[in-house]
Amino acid sequence: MNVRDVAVLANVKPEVVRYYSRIRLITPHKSKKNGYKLYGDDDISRLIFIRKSKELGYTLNEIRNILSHANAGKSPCPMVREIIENRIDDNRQRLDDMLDLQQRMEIAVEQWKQLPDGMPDGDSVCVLIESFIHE
Amino acid sequence: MNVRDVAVLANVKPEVVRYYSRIRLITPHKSKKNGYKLYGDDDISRLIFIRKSKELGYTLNEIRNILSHANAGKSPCPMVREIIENRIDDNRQRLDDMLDLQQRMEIAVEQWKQLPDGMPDGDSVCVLIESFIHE
DNA sequence: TACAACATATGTGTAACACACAAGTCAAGC
DNA sequence: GCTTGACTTGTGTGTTACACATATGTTGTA
Repeated sequence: MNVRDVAVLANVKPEVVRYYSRIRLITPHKSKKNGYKLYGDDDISRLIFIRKSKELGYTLNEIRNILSHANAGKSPCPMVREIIENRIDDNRQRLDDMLDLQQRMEIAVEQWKQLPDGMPDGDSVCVLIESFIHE
Repeated sequence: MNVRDVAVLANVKPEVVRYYSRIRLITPHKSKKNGYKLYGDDDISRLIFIRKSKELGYTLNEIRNILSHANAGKSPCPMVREIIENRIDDNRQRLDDMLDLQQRMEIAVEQWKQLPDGMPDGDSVCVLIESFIHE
């Protein structure tokens, strides 16, 4: 398989596949014929795993650690647990803050929509800004 | 006020304040005496607004636009509305996704306490992550 | 007055790509 | 066989929002 095929199957862009090859997160072997990189099913597995892990908030470096531990025949799971558990409380706090801000933004936007049409209101931005500041 | 004071009051690091000065997001004037940058209350307001907006996912460039138009006095700023309205749906989507992921992580962490670590076996790099993904 | 702790501008490093470039390769049509 | 266009390769630079290092100048205090 070439880069285009594996990218489609793993549902990522070819550029991403090339980038991961570059930083040696995946290590395809090269065709003796033309020097093209050749990918196999294991590369697809790795790509999907990387993508899923990234969705879970892991950095590529953390994923690299997990994968290398897995390759060394050790269970990466205790490490996975530790990474997630360390992160989960911070994430919850951050999310709650974001949600609060988002709601305030949405309310502001709704209010703008109810203004007479085409009547832009610069002050309400300032009001929004003020409301952020005098929290 | 010097950089240290304004950083404390706006709850950011001095380095961040200097960075924002560098890219002219804030524009302190300089002391004639020693060339040090001098910050005022308006700089604090801007810093707080920038910080809050960033939490919501706005880029510094967007914030720069918002600020420059909001600062244009009483003149209307449809652009600001546009920036915010364009972003707000994406932000809501992103937030909902993150909340969902967070909840799944919180549940997963609880459930994982009952699961064995397991060993990697080719297909399944990490049973824990796999079990989390396939649901 | 010596000296630690500030300030400055500038430069480099970081994550995780996105995109550009030159050069080589492949498949299709004529 | 040859041209054309769409691929591939490695490498290099651009991006965002900083963090950190460096060299040099300034300030407050013992």
